[in-house]
Amino acid sequence: MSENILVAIAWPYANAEIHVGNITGSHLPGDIFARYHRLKGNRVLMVSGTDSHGTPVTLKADALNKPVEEVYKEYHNGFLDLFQQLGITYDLFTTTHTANHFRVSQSIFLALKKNGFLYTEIRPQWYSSAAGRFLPDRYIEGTCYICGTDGARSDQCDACGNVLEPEKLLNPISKSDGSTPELRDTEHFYLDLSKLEPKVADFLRARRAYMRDTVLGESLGKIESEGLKPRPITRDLDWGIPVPVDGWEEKCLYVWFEAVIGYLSAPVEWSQIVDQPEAWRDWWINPEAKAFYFIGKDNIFFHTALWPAELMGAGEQFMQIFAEEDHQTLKLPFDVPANQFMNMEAKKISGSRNWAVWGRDFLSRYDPDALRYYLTINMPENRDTDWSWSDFHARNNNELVATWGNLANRVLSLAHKHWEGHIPDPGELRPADHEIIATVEAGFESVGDLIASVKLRAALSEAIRLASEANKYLDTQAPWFEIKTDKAAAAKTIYTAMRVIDSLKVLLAPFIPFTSERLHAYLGYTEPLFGQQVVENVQDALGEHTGLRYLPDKASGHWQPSQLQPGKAFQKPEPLFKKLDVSIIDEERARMG
RNA sequence: GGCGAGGUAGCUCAAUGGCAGAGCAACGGACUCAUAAGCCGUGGGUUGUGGGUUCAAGUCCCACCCUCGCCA
Repeated sequence: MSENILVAIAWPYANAEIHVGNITGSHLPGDIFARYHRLKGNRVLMVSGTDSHGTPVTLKADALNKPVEEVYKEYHNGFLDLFQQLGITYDLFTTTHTANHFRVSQSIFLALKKNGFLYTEIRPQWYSSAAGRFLPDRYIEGTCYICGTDGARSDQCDACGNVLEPEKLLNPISKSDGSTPELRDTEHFYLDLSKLEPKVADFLRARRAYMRDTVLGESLGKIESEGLKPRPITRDLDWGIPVPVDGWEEKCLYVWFEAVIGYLSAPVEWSQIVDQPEAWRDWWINPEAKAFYFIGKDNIFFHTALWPAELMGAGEQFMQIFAEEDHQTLKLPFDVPANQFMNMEAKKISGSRNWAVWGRDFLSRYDPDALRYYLTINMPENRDTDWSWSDFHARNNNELVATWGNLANRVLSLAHKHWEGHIPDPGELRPADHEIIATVEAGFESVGDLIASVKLRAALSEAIRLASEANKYLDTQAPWFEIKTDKAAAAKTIYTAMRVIDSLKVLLAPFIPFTSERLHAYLGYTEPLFGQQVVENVQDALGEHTGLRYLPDKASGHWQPSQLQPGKAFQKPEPLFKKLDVSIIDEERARMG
């Protein structure tokens, strides 16, 4: 039975490039999960986009002396380039700056308002008359009123660790231009999360059995011990989504509130693009659909508490406002398999200090599957992990090249040489042949179950272990010896090995799709395993934006064992992976910092 | 500061309260199809620290230390 699966991935913010920590945190696990489910025959919709609004983007634009729209688009287009190169197969990667997202977000806001979950309040906030705008708390620095240390942010003092009340900060200055801000009263809408707290807690309790402890602790654990407090959802800003209330046109929806709504608006936009305007409902209204959210640990609370609160608070009113339909509610997240963080050579990743490996820079020197392999086998699923260049080098050479790449290469080379480029006819298989075939084919269940439960590093380890089993089988049978003494026996061994490799190719395809695709072609298949990625322009009332799409039309891969046909022609193989020289370790370390 | 998660072999990680394991690195061996890759074998531990519960604790309880995240 085909399932509908929404793969929702964290929206990267438009003021920095994407580094390996971001990739292993959300984009890559989501892509592996999506590719697996597509191979299984499930209906996958994988979405994300650029989080384009908010003060940090406008400040970046000021610093670069460029229009804010141009700045967000530069980062956005860089993201699209990276995802294409790395094979992150978004059905749609869009942006929050679309007319569609504005409409969906405003509908959620209005539904919450109508249901009585919003109220307004006037509070003082730091205003920069030099910049002519209110500034976010973290852009104000001054003297901590608790410990007296200079350089404290207005919302938090790093020196004494206390959370501060921003308006009490002493000697405030603006971090962006050094000017002195003043306090001004301003009115904002608040989401009354305390009213929604029981529903959110129930939502999490219902998922206790399978959500990660790291995720439950950060969400349910904190709600039970600290509760949920109301939170402002509007800002004094001109770059963002206007508050859809008369007299509030000069204010915008707060980024944290509207960016998550992208998980809903992107499917709506995708439906319009593929010309099936109602298709998004198969994931968002259909009670059988499941939604998985791939994010980093810093985002857990937004996705496990605030976003469900928005959805539950909007209730049936959303579909009333958006589509004039009664009694329809939106699907809540099924699971939020958040990852921890990846460090870099034992220190925290820091973009501003260039202590990072940037995705596009890496891909200018190495292949995408080498990155996907290392980031998966070292994925921070349960705790923080560390990227080290020597570990990258070792794992690439010992595991990817030696165990798997060499297995494929040695078998196909031997077969091509002695059977003139045709798959040997094995006749009747021997018990040992059946045994290795059964061992590897069991991987369709074991590896598949691990991916489905989002234990991706264990899933990849299992697939590599099966490749290692195939190496053991080969050494036991020694077909290079059989060829000299009993070519019929050698044909059985080589056929078996090729069939095993054909299956392993599929088991590994969600993780390392580029090399699986190449091996697939070497084995004589003419239709690709996966579909194509394309960048398209989309026009709307706000102008033009680019989107990355996945076209599944020609995909022929299936999550099932090889049915390799004897006698079929296949190609002479080239090595799937590059062995890396030990010198890259020092070269790459020198490049950082 | 409050809350949350983590700390296991040199490295990276596993272990429903039931004999602490795997891969890599190190060391030894036989083989040659393969990118000198693969295969067989060996050594390696005060499970962050100190208490407690239990026939039995990496696992449960208490205190503390360290790392990371959040403070909505």
